Amino acid sequence: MPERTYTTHDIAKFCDVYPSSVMHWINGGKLRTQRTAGGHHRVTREDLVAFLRGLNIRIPDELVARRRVLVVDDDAELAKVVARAFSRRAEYEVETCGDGINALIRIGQQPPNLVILDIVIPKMDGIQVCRVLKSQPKTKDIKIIAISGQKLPFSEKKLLDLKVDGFFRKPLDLKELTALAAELLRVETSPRKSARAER
Amino acid sequence: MPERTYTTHDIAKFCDVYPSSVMHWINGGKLRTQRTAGGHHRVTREDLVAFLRGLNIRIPDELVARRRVLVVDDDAELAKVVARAFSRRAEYEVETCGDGINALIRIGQQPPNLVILDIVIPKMDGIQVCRVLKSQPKTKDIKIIAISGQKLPFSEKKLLDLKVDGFFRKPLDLKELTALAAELLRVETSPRKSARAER
DNA sequence: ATCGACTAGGGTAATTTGGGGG
DNA sequence: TATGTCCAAATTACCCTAGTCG
Repeated sequence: MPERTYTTHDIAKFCDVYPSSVMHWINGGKLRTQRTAGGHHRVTREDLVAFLRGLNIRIPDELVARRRVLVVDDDAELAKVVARAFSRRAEYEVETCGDGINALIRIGQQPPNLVILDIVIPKMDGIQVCRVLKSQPKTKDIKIIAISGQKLPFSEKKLLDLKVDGFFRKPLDLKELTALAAELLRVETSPRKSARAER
Repeated sequence: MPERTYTTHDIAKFCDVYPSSVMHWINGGKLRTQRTAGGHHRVTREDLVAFLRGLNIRIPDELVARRRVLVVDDDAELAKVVARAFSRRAEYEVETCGDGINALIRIGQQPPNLVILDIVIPKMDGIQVCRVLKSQPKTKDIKIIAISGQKLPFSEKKLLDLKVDGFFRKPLDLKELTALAAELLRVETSPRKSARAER
């Protein structure tokens, strides 16, 4: 699925100038673009973000590179809580899922960047899901954070053998969970937006 | 949605000095700016307000009177059209949102001044959203304009009971919608107008 | 094929920058 | 030290039309 690109008009709005000025920047080589067959300019998200950064312009949420997170847990309430912990930040797109089979189907359609995986889930347990993901080239680089209830039906060593990137027991410490996720995904902590949240 | 920014000339008018003086402030590091690719300065509203406050200059209405509007509709096209009707005017900041849950999250982060609320939306319908907003002290003063398709799955009386500030059926008359919005938001701010300065 | 909205490219007017000297 | 004023070069605003996009 190709990422969306931006037109001169889009960029003009971000910079608060006229599209014709953006044209000058492009023609002057200050902003790299791709061209359509008809000659129109299209700027990739990466190029645009780099450009705006150079101008000291705060990157709009719309342009923040989004990481896809899939939460797999048969406890719908907990899944929702975890999902919310991520989705309140602009840089995450979260989906949830209640069992192992659907998780694999969902991952097959569009691989996420991170899976929060409960070990004890219906149809196919988390260990098996891990094995499948780690055994296939297309999914082996997906980060996996395993979670489980108090008593784990497997040894922790078994989890480490599976090259899981993290492991948490319930009750979950959401702060630690999201902190590890951010580290794994190398998410830059968003500067202003979250700092301003009150409550 | 990027906010509009201000040029040295704009700021000079606010402060009643020459643009060259504003340049000196900028070069002296007293006023933070973004740059255009060509090197011109652009100052965000936030930075400008902070700067003026530091100088003990009265903040011009234009800089404080921005009203935040949240458009909640699962019809993304319609939401965009409504959003544009507002955002073309400088005094509005508009965001859009496709369902009731995300609307509440958004509103929780930073309450808007007005919500344009479609009644039939996914996850949590507009009626429930209304109830939540009106029941909490922090959000009960947010103006709400409800909209719905031709057939409404609730009685209009029910909407009035919820103390909705306005109600429109699709297809929307944007002129009437924005006119009502202007009226609602002006009423809210009329007391402050007495402190207006001339010049 | 039709259609509305947008873009490229140009030309000109208006602002901005940055400097030097009141 | 801070600001007003003049200047040249650069940048941006704004208008236009033919052409492209979706």
